[in-house]
Amino acid sequence: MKEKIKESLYSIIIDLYGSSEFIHDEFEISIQDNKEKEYGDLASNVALVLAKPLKRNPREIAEEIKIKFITDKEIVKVDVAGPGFINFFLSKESHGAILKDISIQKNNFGKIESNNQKVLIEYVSSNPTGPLHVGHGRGAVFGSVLSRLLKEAGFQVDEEYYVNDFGRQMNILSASLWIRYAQLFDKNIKMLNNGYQGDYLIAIAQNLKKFRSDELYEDDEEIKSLLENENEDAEKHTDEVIESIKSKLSDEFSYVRDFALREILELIKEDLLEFGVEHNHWFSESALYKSELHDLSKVDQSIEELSSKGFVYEKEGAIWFKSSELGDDKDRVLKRGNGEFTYFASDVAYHLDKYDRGYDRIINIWGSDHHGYLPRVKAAMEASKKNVEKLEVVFIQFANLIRAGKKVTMSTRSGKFITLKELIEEVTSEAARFFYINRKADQHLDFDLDLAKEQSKDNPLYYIQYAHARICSVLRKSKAREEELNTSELGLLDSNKEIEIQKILKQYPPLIERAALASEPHLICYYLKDLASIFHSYYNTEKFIVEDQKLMNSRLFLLSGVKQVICNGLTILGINAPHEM
RNA sequence: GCCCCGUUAGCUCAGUCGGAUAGAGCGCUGGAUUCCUAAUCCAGAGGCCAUAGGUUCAAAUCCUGUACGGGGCACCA
Repeated sequence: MKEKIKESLYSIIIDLYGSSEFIHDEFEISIQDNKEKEYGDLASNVALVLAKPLKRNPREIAEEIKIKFITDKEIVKVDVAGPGFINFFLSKESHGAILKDISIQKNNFGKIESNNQKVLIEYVSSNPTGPLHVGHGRGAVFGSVLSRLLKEAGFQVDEEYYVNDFGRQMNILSASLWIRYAQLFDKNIKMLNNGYQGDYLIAIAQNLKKFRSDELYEDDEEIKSLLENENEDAEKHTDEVIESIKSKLSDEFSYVRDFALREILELIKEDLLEFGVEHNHWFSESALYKSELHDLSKVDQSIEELSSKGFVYEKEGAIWFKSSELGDDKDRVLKRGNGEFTYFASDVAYHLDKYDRGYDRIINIWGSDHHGYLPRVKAAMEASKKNVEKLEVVFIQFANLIRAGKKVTMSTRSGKFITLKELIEEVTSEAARFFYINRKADQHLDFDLDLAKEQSKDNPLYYIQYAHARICSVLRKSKAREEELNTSELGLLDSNKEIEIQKILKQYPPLIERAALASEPHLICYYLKDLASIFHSYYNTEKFIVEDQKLMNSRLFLLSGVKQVICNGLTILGINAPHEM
């Protein structure tokens, strides 16, 4: 309908003012939906835009255009109002077209045809040193919903988890696991202070014992006393412990590490699956350091790449990247003085690898505390002559959990954080998803645990699901068959509420497109709340199961459309639309 | 010090490409149920869109300054 009006307006304007130089192919006519019904259904500001170049009064221009505009069965009236808006009034029947679209397209209503673009979304990527906690929840849901949304919008999406299975933290994890394992044989062994304290490692140690019995343990006074005697320098002490365990276990140390990694990834995958999050790619950081035969590893290659472009130098024994020349605050170390690569070096290689895989869009979901990290990654891509535009990073703000009106405090250091699993068990996976995605990503979020569990209209998810269940109930009671609902009498849907519902349904496809392009899935939540709200209101003013068959038919057809759109929206959020509650 | 993000009703927040009289929920006040799920609905009160300029026919929306709040600035990951 908007397109149709645009075309008409365009030809009228060419006709009237075509000789003017500023009317050309790029001239954009915008048509907006009207909020106030007295202004009609749609409006164009074209006369206001033309006023300046034509040096004429906008109302006069609007009047000229209005006279030329030919009304028909759908557009029944054209009017000029305010400073020079041209308002269009649609016939009552014309609103019903959307219901027919929905009934034909069903689950595909809102879906956009494939655009043949490939997009990579990397998210969660939590360190594989322990189970996911609530801090990871928001990013997990965001990535998951954005993936679904982009698929809906015609993209081909890969969802990737980057596993940081390289470097010092893996050694700390291995040492922590081994100590837990050793404690199964000797309770007097002290846990490493800087180690991973969580109970999950005790469970994993018990598994390790099942596989290897006591093969990896023998009484060792040296390690025991080392653990007893903490050094003032905690970091140094940690390294000493790692070294002594490493030399004790020699080749078996990597077995312990792989065991820990495998078990923890298993935990993470289980939790994610429970949360409706499923990555189809798992990318290992350590793979970036493997080299085949005489080839360089990916990390070496990427440093080589930066070097060949003249962005690498050596200073004080370390290898640096000249990121300051490409928009970063300062230069960054790629390889430390002690010969170890930095995390950044991995990330350069990782991102170059993402580019090599031929994606049209590369999206990273990062915690907002990483925002200072982006300039150096972009600098590295720019230095490697990659198209930096392709790389998008969405920063996710922290979420506070609120219980009984108070912030739930957590501290990572003591290991006393609430795990994602516990959150899901408390409020259900669906409520957790909804509450996490209900807010713009870059805004702080207060997650009200009590509200998420509440079964009333105050809980927005409940409210939306209830609308769906209510419609299902009406359709059941009416004994109507949805597929047989007649589409010929839609002019009967002429009350204010009925027309408003149809207008809101019409907004769904453009909403999906906008949410996808702007990476703003929270818009779906707000839309669904609006749709549920107008439905509940309608429900209280009108009866649907009535004597008049044609009227009943039309109203049920409308409800069926609402039901379908709620279902489609909830599906993108990864939430079930219940048939009864 | 530098860099991000924010500031909209008492509270929590939406606000599309800049459009006509700025929206919702909670809370507050008052109402609706012989009837398809009251797990709901209706009505009322409540606003200097932080602040000062600028751009524009038109600014909560775009630009600049200021104030306040949150976060970030490693040879950590």
